[in-house]
Amino acid sequence: MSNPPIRIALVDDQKLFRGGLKMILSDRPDFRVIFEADNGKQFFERLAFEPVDLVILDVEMPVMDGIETLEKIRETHPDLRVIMLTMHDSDRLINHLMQLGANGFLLKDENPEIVRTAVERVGQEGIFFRDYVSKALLKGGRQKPSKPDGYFGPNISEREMEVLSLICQEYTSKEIAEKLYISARTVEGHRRSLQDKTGARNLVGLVLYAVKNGIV
Amino acid sequence: MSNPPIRIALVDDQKLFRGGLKMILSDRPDFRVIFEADNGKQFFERLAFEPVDLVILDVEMPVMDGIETLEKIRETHPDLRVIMLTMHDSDRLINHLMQLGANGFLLKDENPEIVRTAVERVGQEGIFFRDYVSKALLKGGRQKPSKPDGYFGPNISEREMEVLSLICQEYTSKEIAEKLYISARTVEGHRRSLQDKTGARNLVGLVLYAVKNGIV
DNA sequence: GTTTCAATAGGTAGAAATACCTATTTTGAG
DNA sequence: CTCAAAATAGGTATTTCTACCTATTGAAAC
Repeated sequence: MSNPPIRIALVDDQKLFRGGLKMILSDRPDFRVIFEADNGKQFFERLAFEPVDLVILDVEMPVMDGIETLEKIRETHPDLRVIMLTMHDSDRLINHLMQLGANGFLLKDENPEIVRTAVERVGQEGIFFRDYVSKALLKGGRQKPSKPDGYFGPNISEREMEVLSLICQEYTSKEIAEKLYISARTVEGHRRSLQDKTGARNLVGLVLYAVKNGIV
Repeated sequence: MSNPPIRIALVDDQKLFRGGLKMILSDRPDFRVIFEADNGKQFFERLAFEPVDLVILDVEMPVMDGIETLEKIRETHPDLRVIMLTMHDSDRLINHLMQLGANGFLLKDENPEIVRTAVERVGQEGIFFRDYVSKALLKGGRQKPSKPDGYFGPNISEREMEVLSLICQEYTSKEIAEKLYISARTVEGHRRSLQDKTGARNLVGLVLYAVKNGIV
């Protein structure tokens, strides 16, 4: 099969790692790395003149991170295939990326052969999953905290339970927002309604409520 | 016994109540109300020209409250007798006032006869106690929260326990400071050392620690 | 189909908490 | 007496939380 090679862009701020990736992919005649970029912003600048079929996108980047870039790609280039790369194996992150329309997900410590397979599959079939990805998707991306049995307090929504649970893990609103991929303002909104519902004066009251009702 | 009458000053911002007090005391020929004042500031202005033997001082006042006034009296007029008046029967408050050198303590809903007795006793013996005062002093002014049995965590001082306990009652640092009659900065200091000792990131962690260790 | 609610998120302000300092006084142990 | 710890409290700066708003979207209920 002498299909045209898959045109690839590599986006990662770690130049050494990017170099390694390029080496791995250059082995294959059916892959062609068209360009590299340090971040999402640079990527879009080059994409305008050098079209690619697939982009390998690092999640953690300064300036314009992988998530932001993925969102923008899905708005402007719905057919572009995207494989997300990250150091951290988080169910929540995997779920979020897939929801945003990623075509594949890889950990940075994966071995080279898997990377090649991923590119090949995403190029051909449009999707590539490792076992941990399907597990993450099965779990719905997270172990959602739920109301304990015999709970008779005010009606607390699932999302609020999730926020409450994270509050009790000593996270600030900003940190919770990052974990749930929502705005800190939204977290504050959930907190506000939790305080209203439970009658707590402040965070302390909320934590005590959670403890009393077996939520933590 | 034809001793000279006890010269009295009344300091209370509630003019009606002050009037009532004056009526009660005017019954007795051995009492003489020299002047009245709305607050501690006014009191000191008049005291300079009209010396008195005893002052009945309301705790709750704007401008310069009873506590502040009592402190200043003890600095500048050590022999002046002071009877403190308040609406609230708080062991903590009673203890604090006595520690600051009050000669007597009365609740505002006390009956007139008790007020007269109090003035007489303080005038003659320099002190007047009701039963609730001695009870408050016996209890050390408060029910100090203490470390529960079988506690093996880091060494938390009594004062810190007290602060921790109040934190878990949803009080802010400022409110705790008011309750304990110390500066909010001091409360913050205690909180800081509590967080250091327990490894808590924030208030939430501190509350969880308290819960885990049976302190609340 | 409209209404209601949950989730989302932004603006503005002010209060509270946190992170660094320093410093004095008191108290108990050695 | 001396030393260490605890309690006290102030300064300054930054972050977080809280309290008010408004507004849009999607899903469920009626």
